[in-house]
Amino acid sequence: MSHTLGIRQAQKQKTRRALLDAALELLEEQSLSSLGLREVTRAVGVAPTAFYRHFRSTADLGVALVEEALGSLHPTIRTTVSATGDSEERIARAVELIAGHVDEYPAHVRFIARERHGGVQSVRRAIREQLARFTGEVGQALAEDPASADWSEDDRLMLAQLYVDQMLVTASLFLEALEAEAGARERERERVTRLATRQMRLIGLGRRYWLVGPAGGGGSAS
Amino acid sequence: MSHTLGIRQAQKQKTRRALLDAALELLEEQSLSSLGLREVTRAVGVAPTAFYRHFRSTADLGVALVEEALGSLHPTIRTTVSATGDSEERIARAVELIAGHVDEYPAHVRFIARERHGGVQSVRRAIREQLARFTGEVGQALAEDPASADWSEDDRLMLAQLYVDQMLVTASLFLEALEAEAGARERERERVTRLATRQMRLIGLGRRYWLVGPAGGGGSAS
DNA sequence: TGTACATCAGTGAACGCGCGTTCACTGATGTAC
DNA sequence: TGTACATCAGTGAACGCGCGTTCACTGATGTAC
Repeated sequence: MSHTLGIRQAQKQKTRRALLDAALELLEEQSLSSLGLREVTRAVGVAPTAFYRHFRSTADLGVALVEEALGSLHPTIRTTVSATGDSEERIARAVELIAGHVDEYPAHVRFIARERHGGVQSVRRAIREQLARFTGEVGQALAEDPASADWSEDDRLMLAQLYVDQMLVTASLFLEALEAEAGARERERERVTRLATRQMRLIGLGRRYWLVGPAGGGGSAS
Repeated sequence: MSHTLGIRQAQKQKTRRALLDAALELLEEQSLSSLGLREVTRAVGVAPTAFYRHFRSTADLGVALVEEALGSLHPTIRTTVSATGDSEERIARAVELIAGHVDEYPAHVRFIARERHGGVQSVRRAIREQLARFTGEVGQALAEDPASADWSEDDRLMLAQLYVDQMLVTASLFLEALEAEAGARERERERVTRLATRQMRLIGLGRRYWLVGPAGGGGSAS
């Protein structure tokens, strides 16, 4: 079924993979703008010049890493935000999804957090574009959810952006938890789970009362 | 009144200032982990070795920049979050404060956004510590605000962290607006102001109903 | 199936360059008397 | 106020090193007949 590559193409893909993997590992302890082409090829075990058969520059490699790190996440985002279960269940599911993703792909998460505001413009742009897609997709999911179906498109995107940013903040907290020494790691993870859950819950409350306005509840006037 | 430095000390401070300023400018287009000591001294017009009279390394200089960028912000944070005016006024004040700060110190803001998750550990830690102080201070302000005085300390810090992260997200959006071409800049700035204001408003609604819970409003049960 | 030629991923030598760090120094500023 | 000595911010030469990029190359793989 799958298209079989020739031997030459297959070998080329293998080297490309190795370059991407080596770069991602090196990027755990530095940022892209200081990553050297020779460093990467040395880690892989090929000649420095081989790099040019795959990428124009380390910035170019960085853009490819953005696709890898975020491109495959769209379906996941979709199903996570979609409206099944009550709001408490959905929050728990979303927080667990983020925690699980950080556990499985810590280097990808660190790379995105680091380079989102990093020193390489093309990579910043690639990340911004992927995140804008996420925002659009979350906004779409909100349109299909009765709780926000009658909101203006503008309001839905406002909330979607809040969710996407909150997702990144949370992922980055889980990453820090992962960096704690083994003894404190699980406790840190719990703490972040609890914090993120309550923040999502508070945002969820804001969402519920968005169209009702500040005087809608049982509280006193401000 | 002010302590007068000797000529030698005064000159040393002047060189130090020049190094910090030059570094900050160079950091607009790269990250700290790729900033070279020789780059900085060249920009200032002193010998490379002069650098060592002031800093052990560029990482050390980075930590000094963190102090400069965030250290002076504590009183401002304090007065902004403190409870004067109704909630809509306070939101407008906070958003304008952020916009103004980004206008006045764009390079500092970019530096913090970039290095918060950047490749230099000591700088990341310095930023984390300053932001934790902010969170504590906002938490303190929330304790003094009738709207959250009867919350648990834990809940107040949860909200404080949400506010601090939201502040950084907003600052970084204003920074992007500043980078737009002159024709679109004001429009972008307006857009970000509107977005951030509504996000703060939604969080504020969540805050208002936090202790009331999801069944408090006039809506149907979920 | 076999042959002759084309393609192209990876090689290895070479280049000029800027890096961080060392060291002994200079000469203006500071201090003790 | 003047003198003799100490301090120390900034200098400039020198070092060894790794960098990105170029170039002509090799030899396995692919293709046309």
